[in-house]
Amino acid sequence: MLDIKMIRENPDKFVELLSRRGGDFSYIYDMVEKDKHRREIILQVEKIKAIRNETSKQIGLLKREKKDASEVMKKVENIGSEIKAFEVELKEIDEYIYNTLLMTPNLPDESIPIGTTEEDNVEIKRIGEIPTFDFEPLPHWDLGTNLDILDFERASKISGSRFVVYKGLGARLERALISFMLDLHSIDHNYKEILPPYIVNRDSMVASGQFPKFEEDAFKVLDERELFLNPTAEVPTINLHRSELIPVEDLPIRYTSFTTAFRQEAGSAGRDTRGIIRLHQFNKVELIKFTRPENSNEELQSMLEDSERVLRLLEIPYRVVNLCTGDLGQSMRKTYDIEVWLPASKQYREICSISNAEDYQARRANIKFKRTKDSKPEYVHTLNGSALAVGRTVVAILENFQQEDGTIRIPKVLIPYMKTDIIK
RNA sequence: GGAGGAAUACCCAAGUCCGGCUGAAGGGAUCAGUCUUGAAAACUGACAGGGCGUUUAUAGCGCCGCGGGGGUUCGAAUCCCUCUUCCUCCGCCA
Repeated sequence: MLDIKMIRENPDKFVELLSRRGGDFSYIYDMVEKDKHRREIILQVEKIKAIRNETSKQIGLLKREKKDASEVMKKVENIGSEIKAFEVELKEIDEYIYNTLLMTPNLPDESIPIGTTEEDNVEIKRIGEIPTFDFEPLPHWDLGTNLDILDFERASKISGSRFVVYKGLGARLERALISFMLDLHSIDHNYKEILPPYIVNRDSMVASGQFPKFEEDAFKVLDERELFLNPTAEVPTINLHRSELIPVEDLPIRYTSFTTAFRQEAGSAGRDTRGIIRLHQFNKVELIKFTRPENSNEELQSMLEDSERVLRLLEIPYRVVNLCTGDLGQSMRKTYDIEVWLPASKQYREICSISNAEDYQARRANIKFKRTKDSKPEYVHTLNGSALAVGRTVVAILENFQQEDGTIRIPKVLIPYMKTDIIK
């Protein structure tokens, strides 16, 4: 959420920067007008409340002394309905402003490239050597089906489209990657490991920025409560500290959090229908940080390195891109994507997204810290990144490590987890 | 699923039946001081915060705030409704 106080200082600046994402943000001016009206009402209603409080105190004193208070009471007999009228109007305006702010995305960082689609993202670096094959490399769905480690037909029988069953060494590969990633981040990179609930409430979805804008992409639990399957470990993990004042000596907080993620993929009908690139259910290891504002940028860089390290150790070629304004997620100020090379389709595909939300989520989630005992609370900065999307890592391993006979070599670092060096 | 009980400041806890000097007793912890070579103990003092509005202002002043939301009332920690969470017992269960 953006800060209404800052918006009213300089609405032009906000409209200009938001417009870089694409779309019409002129409603910001209406909101600023409403905000002005809101403060006028507050001024009036609080004046009346002050009178009421003073008068009620007098009545109390008179009654205690067994004196007649009826004359004083007569003065304020209608004050309740007067206040009520203002409060009804105030509530309406408050809701309008709050809902408008909830729908308004974060300001893109001024440093990031301006653009409309992923075509405008700027490549920062390429790492690793793209493998060459003296045969035609197969897509992962063929490799997986041939080896009987991925079963799409039975998954659709059990659940429907966009699900998969991992079998045998395929299942073990998924599990090996989860353990490898969690070990790397928690032991080598000094993140605290978190295993959160997979079902979250509405407040959590709002706080991290998924709701209200992207509600159609969430799986709702049919239940009298409002609960949702978590779409990314970012949601429960950011919400670990919702409405908390974090002791300053605890910052930065670094978490690595594993969950299965569930998404409707509402806007993606027809895209990536084959294979396990885009499923309703997938596993992901996530990195989440809470930092002081002045440190969030360097923490973003180190988070990128931590995610890259997974791919370096797995010996998978990748590139890093700086997302343009049009491709940026709603909560984020700046995002790096890591894309892995997929030889069958001869393209880079997103496997990881590393972002700095700065104070946007912290304001929604009300997460603060105090520099000293006497200083005013400030919002922390929040960062999150995948490290990595496990299913897509399986894709990258299957495709990059395939051999002519259809078997798959296992990257060296995974052999202790896999107890084998080949899937055949 | 059934039957009860509870939620008050950093922690414990009084107040809630019978609404008004309760912007919330008391204790602990913490911080500062006295004493001491230093510390402990004892004693003295401080200790509700956060949000909002006004404002040059982390000054003042006002509004809100006793789990969340709503209601009754001139006035609610206290009465009513509702939700959430926690605890005890019974049942069920991995």
